Amino acid sequence: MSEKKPNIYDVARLAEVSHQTVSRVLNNQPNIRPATRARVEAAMAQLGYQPNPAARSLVTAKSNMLGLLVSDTGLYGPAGMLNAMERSARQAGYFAITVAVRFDSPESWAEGLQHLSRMHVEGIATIALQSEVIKMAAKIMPNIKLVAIDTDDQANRVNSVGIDNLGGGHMATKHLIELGHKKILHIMGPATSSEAQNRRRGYEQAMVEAGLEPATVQGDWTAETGFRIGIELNLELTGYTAIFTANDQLSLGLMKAFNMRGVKVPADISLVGFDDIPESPYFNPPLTTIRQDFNQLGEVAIEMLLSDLAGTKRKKFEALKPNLVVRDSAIRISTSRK
Amino acid sequence: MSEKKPNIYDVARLAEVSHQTVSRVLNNQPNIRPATRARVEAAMAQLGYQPNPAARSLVTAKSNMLGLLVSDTGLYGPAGMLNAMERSARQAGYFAITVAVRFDSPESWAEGLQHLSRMHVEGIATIALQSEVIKMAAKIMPNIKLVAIDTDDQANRVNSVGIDNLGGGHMATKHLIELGHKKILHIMGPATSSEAQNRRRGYEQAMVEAGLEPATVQGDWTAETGFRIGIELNLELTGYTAIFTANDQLSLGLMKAFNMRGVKVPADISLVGFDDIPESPYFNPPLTTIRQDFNQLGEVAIEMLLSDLAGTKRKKFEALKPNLVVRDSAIRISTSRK
DNA sequence: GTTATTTTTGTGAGCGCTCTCATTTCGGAC
DNA sequence: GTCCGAAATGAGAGCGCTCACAAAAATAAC
Repeated sequence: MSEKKPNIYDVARLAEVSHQTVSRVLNNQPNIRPATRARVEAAMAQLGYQPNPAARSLVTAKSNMLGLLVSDTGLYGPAGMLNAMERSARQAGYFAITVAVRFDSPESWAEGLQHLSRMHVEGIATIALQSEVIKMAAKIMPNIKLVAIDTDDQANRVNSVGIDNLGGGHMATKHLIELGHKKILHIMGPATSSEAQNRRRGYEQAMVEAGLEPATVQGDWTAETGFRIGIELNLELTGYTAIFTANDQLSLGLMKAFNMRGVKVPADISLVGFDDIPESPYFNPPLTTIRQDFNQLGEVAIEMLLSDLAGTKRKKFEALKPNLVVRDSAIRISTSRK
Repeated sequence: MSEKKPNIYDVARLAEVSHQTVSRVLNNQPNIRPATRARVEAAMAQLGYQPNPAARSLVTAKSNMLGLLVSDTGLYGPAGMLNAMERSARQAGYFAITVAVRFDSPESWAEGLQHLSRMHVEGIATIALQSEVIKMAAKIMPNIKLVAIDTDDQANRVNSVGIDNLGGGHMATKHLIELGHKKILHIMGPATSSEAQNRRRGYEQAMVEAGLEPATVQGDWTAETGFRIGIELNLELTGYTAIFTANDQLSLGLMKAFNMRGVKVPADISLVGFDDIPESPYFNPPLTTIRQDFNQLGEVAIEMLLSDLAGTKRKKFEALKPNLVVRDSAIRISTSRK
């Protein structure tokens, strides 16, 4: 039904040159007479010629592909990063093979890595996965170039980029402290997430610096958990006047629970989230939160991976600054309260 | 630094067989003595051999790759579908090349398609893109197999899967009608989206069937627009007692605006959304909405693409049924109101 | 003009695999 | 044992491209 795709020889014949000249045109090599180049290009256009990437990879031993290993959430953050990474990779002439794995399943990671290994990708970018994955990658593909977004690799043994989660946690907490709050609770993300850990660390630092006592409740990234915690939390007993949550969804769940219980946000309790998802301004009340630029994060990650691939790497770690977005969910503590 | 990767001949030598026998083991061909197969497999393991996909593609003229063309939203729906599609493709032994394009930019579509064409993908799945894209694809890659999720191709000239948006719109509207509402407004998604169009059509059908007059306001997929509309809407004048929005975010924005204006949901006005994003149960009040199963959608799409590729295609179009999730944002109209 | 030098083009091999076809080996039937 | 058909294995070519090198053509120097 469909006739054979034209190859480099077909183009050469039509342009009355050798296949090698066609190859040169294809690769933008110098020392081709303009007239010749034009003739070849015309022939290509006429035949609708498209170079075969398999043949090219075979001889150059470069796949021109990058693997994007991402945990399988439908979360706003990862999705945005993925988009940005794909676009950056494409702009640089690379193809992005995406692999969605389960956040908490080592078998799933191994499977995903195997998949990428089979495809002989030149480099891998991981999003929000533990350093365990990176060790795995090193085992499966010994010499693979890798960059991690938001990983818990403390030893800094791998290229990584992330926002300054510690700084962000600190910033959120400090904002609440400056509003006069003393009893501030932190609801943490999943314990396995380095982002969650660092946000907590930032929270704790800010508390300790202010001479306040940190207190953390274990959560995850879902509104559901925020809701559950909000229902269970005994505010009278504990006396909390403010809560910093590890992401915006937790705050949403919390708001819902408080609303049901007749606890007023922010009058009775102030809330600060993290991420600034597009919905946050429309929460009830609009959420004060820490914003991170997911697009930039993705772009920087790919940039880093590519420069590593090219051997012109600059630094091993890059931390982007998040910033505080003040809205209505956190206010100055009323002096009537303790 | 890294020594050459082993090839099929290296394995053959070690296993003391011919390269062809190794190839047979690789491809699970019959008529190999178990002992021989074991020997070859041992040799592969010992050398850490991994077949070179480029070489394989070159000779088989099959790239083993699928292109996933998705518009660049960080929306919950597309992200979930993408995940599901990638996983399905992987399970079937295919590699997924993701390309993120701009929803509204034909140049961006063309660029994305070119990219996939260069990679010689065997098939393409598009998510929420207009039929324009499909025509473009046919031009760039004449014989490409394609499946579209949620496209506006009315002529049904392309394989597509989608939820029954018309049915969903109908269902949402009917729910409101059954609750006694007569003046029901629809806030539509972007005009270019076929999903938005079909949801509206479902709404209109239900209204007409009930002898009511349909009325639509043009929106998009954002909470921001929902908010703006909610602020501008003159409820006293128009007398609306219920609104059906094309997605959940619009409802969220609406809720926010109504809350600011002192309009009570659902006491003063009932709301029904569409999608059932994970946050919807935590809206204030929890949103009654139409749920669609994005994972299933992605799986069915890939299944369809693969069966088309295999020549065992069954049907050209598949519509999944969405279902109504009743929560608190829509209630029976109070008899005191007209 | 002739020769040296540079620019431009061409030739053949080979990347790692699967294909087709040829050859060897193995099991039984007698 | 011998013979035959089937099972198992091997040999060689070729997919479409780039690489290293060789040859031809154009230009420069005299």
